[in-house]
Amino acid sequence: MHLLPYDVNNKLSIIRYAQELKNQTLRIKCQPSDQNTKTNNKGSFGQILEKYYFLYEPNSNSEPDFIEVELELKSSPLKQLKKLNYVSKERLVLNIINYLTVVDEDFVNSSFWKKNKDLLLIFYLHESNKNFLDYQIKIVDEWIFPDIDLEIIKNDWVRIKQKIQDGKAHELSEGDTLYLGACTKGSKGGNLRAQPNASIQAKQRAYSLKQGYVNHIIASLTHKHPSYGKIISTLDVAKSSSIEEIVIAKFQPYYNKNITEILGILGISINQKAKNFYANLSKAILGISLNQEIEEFKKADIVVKTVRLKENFLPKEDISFPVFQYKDLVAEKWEESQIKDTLEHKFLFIFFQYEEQNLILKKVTFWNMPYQDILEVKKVWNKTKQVVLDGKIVKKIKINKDGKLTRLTNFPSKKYNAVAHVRPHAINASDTLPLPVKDKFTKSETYTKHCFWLNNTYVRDNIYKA
DNA sequence: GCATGATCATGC
DNA sequence: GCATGATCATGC
Repeated sequence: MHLLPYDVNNKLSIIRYAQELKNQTLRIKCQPSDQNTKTNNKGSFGQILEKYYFLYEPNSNSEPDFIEVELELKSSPLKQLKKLNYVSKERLVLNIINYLTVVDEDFVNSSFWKKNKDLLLIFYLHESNKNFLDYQIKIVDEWIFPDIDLEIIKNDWVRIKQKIQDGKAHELSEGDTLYLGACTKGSKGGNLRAQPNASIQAKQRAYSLKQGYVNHIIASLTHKHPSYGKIISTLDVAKSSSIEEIVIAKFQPYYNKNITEILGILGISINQKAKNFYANLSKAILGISLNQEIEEFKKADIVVKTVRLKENFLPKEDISFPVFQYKDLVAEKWEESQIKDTLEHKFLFIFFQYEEQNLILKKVTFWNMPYQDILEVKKVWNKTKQVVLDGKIVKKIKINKDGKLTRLTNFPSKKYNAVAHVRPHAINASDTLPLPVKDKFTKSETYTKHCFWLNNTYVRDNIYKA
């Protein structure tokens, strides 16, 4: 046993030693002489950090890395937005969930809590053109969960455990929970594990902190907090009810009232033409100032969607998602795909309905996509990928009466799948992105921007009606 | 009346 | 200039 440059029995000495890494790189601060420094694997940074800076062998123990002081070391990548403004590049992945044993745990003696109640976080700036040894280390600090966050995290942990207890480990989704998620872990998400109350094997998953929550940690540690407004302001409230219950209770008094009436009751006037009108209306109802972000929504990566229903309850429009890059789409695996990631978020739907000329608030509902439906979207994603790879986007071109051209495509339509479809989402037909394979019909190397859409019938039957 | 392709508008 | 929410147009 060689002498360590820090005292394993003294947490402060470990943190101080860690903080010497600030504004340095692994190449400068340690002398790795290992063949795995050549590979730029996801885990490489953490392994070299442990082995050549903290001088212990990387392990997968269920105990925290610095067991004497119960401190767990985690390193994680940042990306830079504007000057000096860092956000997390991804979720922070913690320990793997053992489906067989978690069902016998309580939160306080859970593997999650034992390992992660006190974190030593090392954030480095990820730059794709660099070797990981040359990443700049930007933030080194201890993180202990604030009590008010911890109530939500406990709640999340209980939800994850409950789903496993119900024999639904294979149906877990990050969208099930708010701050603490169950994210897939393992090569291509393909690793399978046994679960206690069902014979079907489940994908291996780990506890993880949502990207939005990690952004909150980063902002806290760097004192660069955006202006936040809280929905849950005291620990008492956090203990007695969930965020979802509180939000719904705040909206309920306005059900079946039209927008003018709601604004009247709130005693505010906001520009109804503004693009952020619905976001502002929601903030006003939740009691948050317009210039503030909703803290809990940001931390939980909640996606808010406003839907206007026609009088027959069918949403007037389908729901769009971000445009995809054709080249990225064909290169990605389903498990790491952009659309799966988006659909594993938690959503807040705000439903209005047209009555005469007025829009009436009908209801709000938190929702995340059930596992079976995510598998349906996988079919749509697969088909889309195949069409692009085959260079068979355009099926035929029609000439309209006015001489304009309409291109019929092979992309999966509403008829192809009951959950989602693929449609243009562009300024016009000449607003395009490069194709990985030239389209056989048009001979073009680009095509109009497209994205995935949720079918309005799906929204009506599975989100509004449900 | 709806599905599909196409386009508009606004805020950052 | 782009991302995103919103809307239009046409033909079946």
